[in-house]
Amino acid sequence: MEGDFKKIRGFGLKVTPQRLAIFSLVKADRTHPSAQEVYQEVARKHPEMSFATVYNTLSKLVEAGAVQELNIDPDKKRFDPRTSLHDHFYCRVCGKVYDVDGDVSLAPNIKTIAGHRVETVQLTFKGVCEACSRK
Amino acid sequence: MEGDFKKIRGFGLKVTPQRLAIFSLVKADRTHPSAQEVYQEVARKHPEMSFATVYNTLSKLVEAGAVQELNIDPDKKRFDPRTSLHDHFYCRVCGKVYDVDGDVSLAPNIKTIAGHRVETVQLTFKGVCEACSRK
DNA sequence: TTGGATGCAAAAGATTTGCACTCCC
DNA sequence: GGGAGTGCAAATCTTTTGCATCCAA
Repeated sequence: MEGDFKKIRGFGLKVTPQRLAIFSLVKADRTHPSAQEVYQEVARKHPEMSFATVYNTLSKLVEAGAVQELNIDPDKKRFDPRTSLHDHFYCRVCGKVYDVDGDVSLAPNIKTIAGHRVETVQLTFKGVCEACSRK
Repeated sequence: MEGDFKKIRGFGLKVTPQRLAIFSLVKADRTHPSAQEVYQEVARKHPEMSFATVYNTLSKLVEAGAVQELNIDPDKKRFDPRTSLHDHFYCRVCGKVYDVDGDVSLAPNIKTIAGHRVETVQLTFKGVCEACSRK
């Protein structure tokens, strides 16, 4: 997409076919994929893609604020293209991460806490999701 | 300590010298140590201690609710002996985790969200801590 | 006695790094 | 042309696992 081209450049990054592919995929993925999962998906259309490139690009996109890195899965980092205010639920049974719309915390406006400069806030719920509860 | 003996047994676990040492150390450590750090500390007094034992014991203690597992450090799990209500701040520069007393979220009483059964809630702030900001 | 706990070492994953080659600007 | 980006492979780090031995109850 033409828009992606401009956005990537807007982040101060060189535009390459790999970055276009990665950005385009992540942007549309609401499953909160890990880097491995992003790699596997992108590699389907771009078999020559290197894993390191996916890592590098994801980390650049996080730095640029284009996507959010979630530390919610105990085993690995996950990525979320939604930058608007929302929380997350992690199911310890199936491992899925759900978006929780409508923020429940008082925290979003906090710029400083206990003297520390706040850049991001994550409110995380863990437990058993509805689907797993029914089994 | 005699109290630890009873507590560990209360968790439904066999009482071993290793568990006493690990529990006693973690209970007193407010630096939110990783498993590696716990191991290194405990190993100073118990050189024969196995890393696997530390892992197993920590995971039992988490299951029992004796300590809390934090998914706040992007690189590894950390453990917190405080089970009372409080939040955390992670400094992306020095990597330290600070306790934030006085809970800022509206979430603590939530038992269900979007149909999912909630067991734990973590409110995490990230940024640059006061000490690192001054440098 | 006996099932759970431990120690050791190897394995499995996730993430990072070094380096030569490539290509965007 | 030059420096950032890429691909590949090896290295690192965290966490898990298999198994023989040991010990708390």
